[in-house]
Amino acid sequence: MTESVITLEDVARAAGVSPSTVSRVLNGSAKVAAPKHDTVMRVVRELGYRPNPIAQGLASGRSMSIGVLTQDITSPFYGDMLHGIEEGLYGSPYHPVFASGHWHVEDETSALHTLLNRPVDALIVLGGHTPDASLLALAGRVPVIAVGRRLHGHDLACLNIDNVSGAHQGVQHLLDLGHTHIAHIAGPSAHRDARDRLDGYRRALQNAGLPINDQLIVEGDFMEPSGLLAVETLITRGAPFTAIFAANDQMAYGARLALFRRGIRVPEDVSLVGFDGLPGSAFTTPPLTTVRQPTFEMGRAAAQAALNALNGNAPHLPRLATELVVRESTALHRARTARRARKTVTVGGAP
Amino acid sequence: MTESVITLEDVARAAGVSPSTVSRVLNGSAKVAAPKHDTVMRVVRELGYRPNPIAQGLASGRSMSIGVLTQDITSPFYGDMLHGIEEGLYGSPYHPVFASGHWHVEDETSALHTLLNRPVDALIVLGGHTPDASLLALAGRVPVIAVGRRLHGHDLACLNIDNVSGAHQGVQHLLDLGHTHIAHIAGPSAHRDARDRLDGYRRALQNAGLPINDQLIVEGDFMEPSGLLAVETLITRGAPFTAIFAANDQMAYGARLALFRRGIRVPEDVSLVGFDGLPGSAFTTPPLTTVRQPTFEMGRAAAQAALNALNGNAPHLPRLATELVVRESTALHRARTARRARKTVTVGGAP
DNA sequence: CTGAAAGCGCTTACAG
DNA sequence: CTGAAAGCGCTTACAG
Repeated sequence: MTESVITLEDVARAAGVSPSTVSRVLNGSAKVAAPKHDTVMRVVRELGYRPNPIAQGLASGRSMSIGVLTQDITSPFYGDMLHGIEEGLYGSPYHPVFASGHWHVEDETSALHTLLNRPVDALIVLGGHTPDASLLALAGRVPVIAVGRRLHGHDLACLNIDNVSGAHQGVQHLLDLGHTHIAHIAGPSAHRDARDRLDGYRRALQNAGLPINDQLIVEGDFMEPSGLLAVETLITRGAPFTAIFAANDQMAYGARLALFRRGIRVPEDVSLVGFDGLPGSAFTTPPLTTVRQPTFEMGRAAAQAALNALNGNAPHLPRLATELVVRESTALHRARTARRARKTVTVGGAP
Repeated sequence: MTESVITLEDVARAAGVSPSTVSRVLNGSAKVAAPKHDTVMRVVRELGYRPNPIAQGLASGRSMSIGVLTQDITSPFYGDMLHGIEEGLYGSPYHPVFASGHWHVEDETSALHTLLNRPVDALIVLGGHTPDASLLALAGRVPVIAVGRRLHGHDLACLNIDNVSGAHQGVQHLLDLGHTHIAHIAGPSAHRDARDRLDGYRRALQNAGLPINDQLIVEGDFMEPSGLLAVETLITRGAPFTAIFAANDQMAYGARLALFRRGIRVPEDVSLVGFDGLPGSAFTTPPLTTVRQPTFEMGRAAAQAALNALNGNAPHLPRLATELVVRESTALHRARTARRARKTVTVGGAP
């Protein structure tokens, strides 16, 4: 580890060329004679030279960093996306810089300013509530990629999963198991995603020719405690249900706990389906059936789109699909279980 | 939102002073006559001027960013610390820049280089396996704060909780409940924290005059699946136990699932204690009794120590303590439960 | 193909 | 107290 800082000039001197030439071979920004090219590379290696990104940034007007506006680095949901972004940027000269809005519009605005002010060369926005207009204005200055939120008039650079069909998938699974009284723990109605999932729930029921009972729909806030409260509300209301579709896994965890405290078994008494596919959902008791969002892939795709945009190409965001992950929190509706059990016995003969 | 970029010079021109003066009032680096000071401030406000950190960095030799070397931004454990770091830096002119080692020494080295290369003005290292020597060498160049790892000869800037006594706390809770056959799912022995917790487990048993049965100790890797496997191993070995102390919550989740699959009830048949106090542990079924680490506070303290060091003061890291959080995964050992139940009946009279 | 020069937007001795 | 000037370490037209 050489501790003294080596500059472009040191390299130039040692290689017997001008700083301009060194810069050119390093950036490949112009043809350099092969022999010179080689000595420069050799000297760079010998001296262990690493360009100073700050100086590069100032001179070139680029900071080599990509801002990521997230809500919460602690969240398992966003965390996975951040991981995907890191992965997507790996090997590129760009480095992600994160700033969190903590679900508060003011924090989000301040985080956005911090990022722009660094400055960043591109911006990846994960959800949040910054007004479309602000983001669109930014998009004129710097490439903006939006994930999990819509940006009217900027469709090319938005990555969204289909929440309606994702929710439909989850509810359909319950319908296929014979459930007809399916409750829904919705996300906050201010959330587009939450509204879409509620919509998917409704459509699945309608397609199955089932009525929609508003008594079976409770709004939560995407956090665990609200899932717990939702189940309490449901039970208080008294409308019978044999299955719950929660708009995200965290609320499903809360619901699971409420059921547990009441001695209501999952899935024997009530089937439970979540949404998101958090890593932890594979280790709840029982492991949670959920509609997985490809969060890691979403992050990676966003990073690649940002890189594309930075290279002057179209961002190109893929269409990513949700996936139903069937685990152990869902089971056949009892009536059908009974029927099947009887049938099995009949077929199998004895006891 | 003014879109054109405003520079120091623009402000100077509009205020009728030199750029030097503007810089001085902004940084408070020298006395400036009150009237000039005021006009400058007014112009800054009117124009919405924000200094370019890149240029500041190049000129001052500081980048105004603090590098945070973490293992995994996805991890609930580290995530909380990162959140604390964000909080601790909030309001200061410094911004955190994260880089992840993903538990691989090579990734960690590369992440470290990326950070130093930006460069960063200070470094916060969360755990990891970068050799002491490398970190110590760095500490000569830039303030280094280490959290969750030791750095010989750099004690002032290391923040560690007492893992031995934390583990002791957890096991003591089980002992207090009357358990005498307590299994331990240890972390990887290459981990100092894991060894310390194992040590705390042993001491608690010894202090209670209980033998240490190696058959009751299984090594995991701090991830959920290893907790599951550990329980299987324990059951296969056949040594009876009525309680488990897991070296972290994630392994406790895995253990819980293994128990669940076997139809072994928690806490009726087996009590379970974790370590870390992850947010999710309040919503497992049953909610997990655990030894909480003050992760958020640790992150915040590290950030403040970095800020202190940057201001030329001693880092000053507080001594943070673990805390036993008793929830519902632990219960009196059955023999005592029975005795107490009898007693209760006796005292209370009728059935 | 390559060097000398200007410039990115600041900070900070250096004079006064 | 304050301005003119140099300089941070690069990049990039501009000439040749």
